[in-house]
Amino acid sequence: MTGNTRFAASVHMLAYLAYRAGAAVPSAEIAASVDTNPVVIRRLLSALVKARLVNATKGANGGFTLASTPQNISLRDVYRAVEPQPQRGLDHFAPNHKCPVGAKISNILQGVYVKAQAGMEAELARVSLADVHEQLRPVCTGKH
Amino acid sequence: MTGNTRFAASVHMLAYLAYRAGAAVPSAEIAASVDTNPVVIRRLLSALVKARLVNATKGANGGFTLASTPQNISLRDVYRAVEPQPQRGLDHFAPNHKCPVGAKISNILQGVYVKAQAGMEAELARVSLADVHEQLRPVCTGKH
DNA sequence: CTTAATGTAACTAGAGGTGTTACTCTTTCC
DNA sequence: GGAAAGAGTAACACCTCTAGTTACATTAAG
Repeated sequence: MTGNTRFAASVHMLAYLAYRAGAAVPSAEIAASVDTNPVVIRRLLSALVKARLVNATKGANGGFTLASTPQNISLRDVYRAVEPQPQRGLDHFAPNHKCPVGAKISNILQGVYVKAQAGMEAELARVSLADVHEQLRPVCTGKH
Repeated sequence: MTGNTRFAASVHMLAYLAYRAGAAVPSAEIAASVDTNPVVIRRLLSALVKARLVNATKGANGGFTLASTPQNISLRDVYRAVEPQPQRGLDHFAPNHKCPVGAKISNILQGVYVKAQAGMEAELARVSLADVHEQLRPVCTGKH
C-alpha cells in the first residue's frame, strides 16, 4: 500500500456516511470523526465524487452522501479513486540504459508492478463498504 | 506498491548479480547499471545481506554475490527485505476515537491492509529472480 | 440578505527518501 | 608493511510529496 493516509481516510469517510444512513453530512462533521481539517476532507471527497462513489450537495444544508449502496461500493473502487499514481516508485526509477540489464529491467519491472498491483486490488475488490459497515454494527444503534 | 524506488532498484541489483553469473561485483559497478551513487547501492544491499539474499565480501577484490540460486529468490523475499514499513499509510492514520466510527475503523482497516498486502505479496511470491533473469536472456550472451 | 455549505488556490511545515561527502575498517597484493 | 580496492556507516543537504492551514469565490436554503 502507499505511504499516505488517503485510502484509510477515504474508507473512514465512506464508512461514516454509511453510518449516517443517507443524511447529507457536511465536511466539518466528517472531519471531526477523521480528526483532520475539513479542507483535507473536501479534497478527498472531490476525488470520490469524480469517481461517482459520493454525491455532493452545495449550499446551506448541503453535504455529502453515498452515491450507491454500501454493498455496491468495493474498496478497490475507493483505492482507485484516491490513488492516481500507485506506481510512482517505478516511475522514479531511471536505470542506465547503456547497461544491457538497465536497458530492459524497467519493462520487466513494469510487468511485476502491474501483477502485484492486481493482486492487491483483487483482495480489495472482495471487500465492500457493507463489509466494513457490518464490522461497525455494534456501534450503529440506528439512532444518532 | 510503495512510492520509493527501493524495490525496483533491489530487483535490478539482484538481476545484475544474476547476469554476472556468480562473480563478486563491487558496488560501483552495480551503481553504474542502476545509475545512482554506490553508497545508495551499499545501503540497499546491506538490507539484502541481512535478509540472506546476498553475500558481501569485504576488502580488495571484494563485492557482492547472490546468496542463493535465482530460482530460490522470490520477489516477495526482496520486497520484504527492503520495505520494512509497508503499512506506513495506516500507521499515520489517527482518527478521533471519541467518534464511534473513529473508534473502530483503525482495527477494521488493519485487516483490510493485511489482506491487500497479502494479495500483493502472493503475486510477488510467484515471480522468482530466475523469471526476471529469463526475460533478460536476449542480452545475457554468456560472455561479458 | 444572512447563513451554511462546497470547491479550490496557494502557501507552509514535516516526513521520507535519495544523493553526497567523509571516514573507518577489512582484505588482498606487491 | 604499506598501498590499493573494497564494504559499512554516519551525517548532512536537497528534493518530493502530503497534510494542514488560510483565504476566498460560489452555491443554495431560509
